[in-house]
Amino acid sequence: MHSEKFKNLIKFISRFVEFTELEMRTMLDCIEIIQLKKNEKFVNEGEIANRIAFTNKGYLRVYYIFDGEEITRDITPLNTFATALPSFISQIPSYEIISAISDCELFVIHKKNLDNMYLNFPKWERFGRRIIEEMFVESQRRVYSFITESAETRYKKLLIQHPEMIRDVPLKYIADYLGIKLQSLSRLRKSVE
Amino acid sequence: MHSEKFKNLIKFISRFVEFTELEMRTMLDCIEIIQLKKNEKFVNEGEIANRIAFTNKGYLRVYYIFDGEEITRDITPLNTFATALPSFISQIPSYEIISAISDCELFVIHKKNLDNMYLNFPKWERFGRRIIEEMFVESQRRVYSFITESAETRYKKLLIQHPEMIRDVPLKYIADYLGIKLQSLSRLRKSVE
DNA sequence: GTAATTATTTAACAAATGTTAAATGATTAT
DNA sequence: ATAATCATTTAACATTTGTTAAATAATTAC
Repeated sequence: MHSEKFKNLIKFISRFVEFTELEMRTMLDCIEIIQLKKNEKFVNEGEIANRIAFTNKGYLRVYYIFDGEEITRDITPLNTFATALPSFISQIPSYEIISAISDCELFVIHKKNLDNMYLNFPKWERFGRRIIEEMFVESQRRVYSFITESAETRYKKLLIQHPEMIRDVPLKYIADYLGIKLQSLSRLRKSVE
Repeated sequence: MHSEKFKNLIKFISRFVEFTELEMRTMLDCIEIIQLKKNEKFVNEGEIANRIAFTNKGYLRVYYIFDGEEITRDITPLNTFATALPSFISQIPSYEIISAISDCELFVIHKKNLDNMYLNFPKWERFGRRIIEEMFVESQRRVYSFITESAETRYKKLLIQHPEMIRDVPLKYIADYLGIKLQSLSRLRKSVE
């Protein structure tokens, strides 16, 4: 059985909706496992995102090109779903690029399989809704942190909530994520210790 | 028939999923229309949000108390859905407060009716997912604007995208929404003209 | 193992935004 | 109509963050 391999994914899913063995297996059967080397891309600019990934190992980052520069908009923690959502939803070319910060193992589901699951098992549609709800709430939390908190506070909170991220992810990405420049982050780190 | 009254709502919904007359009427039948006077609340602090509102007239704002001060986190444009989502999803007391900036007419759906719709008509579940997806994308756009844009740029873009909002909503709420102080907004407005 | 590349820090100065306080304008209640 | 309240602006100064440039540290490729 593959439940051991997919342990983290199953655990994640079960937090939202309870599935029967059959329902779960239907999903696991259409998963493709891919390994990405550091800096390899999961979604390229201009490409239509037709897959969604669960990060079983490693970190992904979502970035886009702004004024010729890469700006990291998001860093996915372990064991979360990631895709270039605007592209995935509307099937338009993606301006977001997703690439591996470290070597990654991804559990990948193709959009057409997902759409089938949605059609055949309404519970999966519910799961889709619930997971997006959670992503939305998290995104709002971030908006809220930009509105009320200083860069220093945002950094300190990230340090508490995802210490492993700060250990493993280059600071330039962390700085982008926090909405400040690398040098400002460096200054701020000194004052925080 | 009530389709005239609910014209904007129907138009909004039809952008996401196509419903039959019956499916649409099932939903419209459980709508409660409420009028809020300026400053009246739709969700109170500590209350469990069990309703979702479509803003047919007027603006709502979502705010919370931080350090004894009201901080406006969001201003809902006309013809959108609003609720205190973390509370609505998880049925926990809301830290977010929702109140009317101007006199409002809201089309309100109770959570239990919504849950019934989800159960009886899978298409509504799809609608729920699609609308949250859209809200998520919008929320991400905002995160992105905090990361890459100056307050001045954020203001200018708001001016272009929602000129009516800047006309109708007190600037202190706009300032919060943009993540800056009222005085900074004022200064910035002078330099923008 | 050494050179090349990439990551991080440091520092001086510039620009943006916050803070405090007050003045002016607009709206609302009586 | 007038006073009271609320909204917006202004200004001086403080703090935070950005910018440019360089130094140091760590990692990677050969």
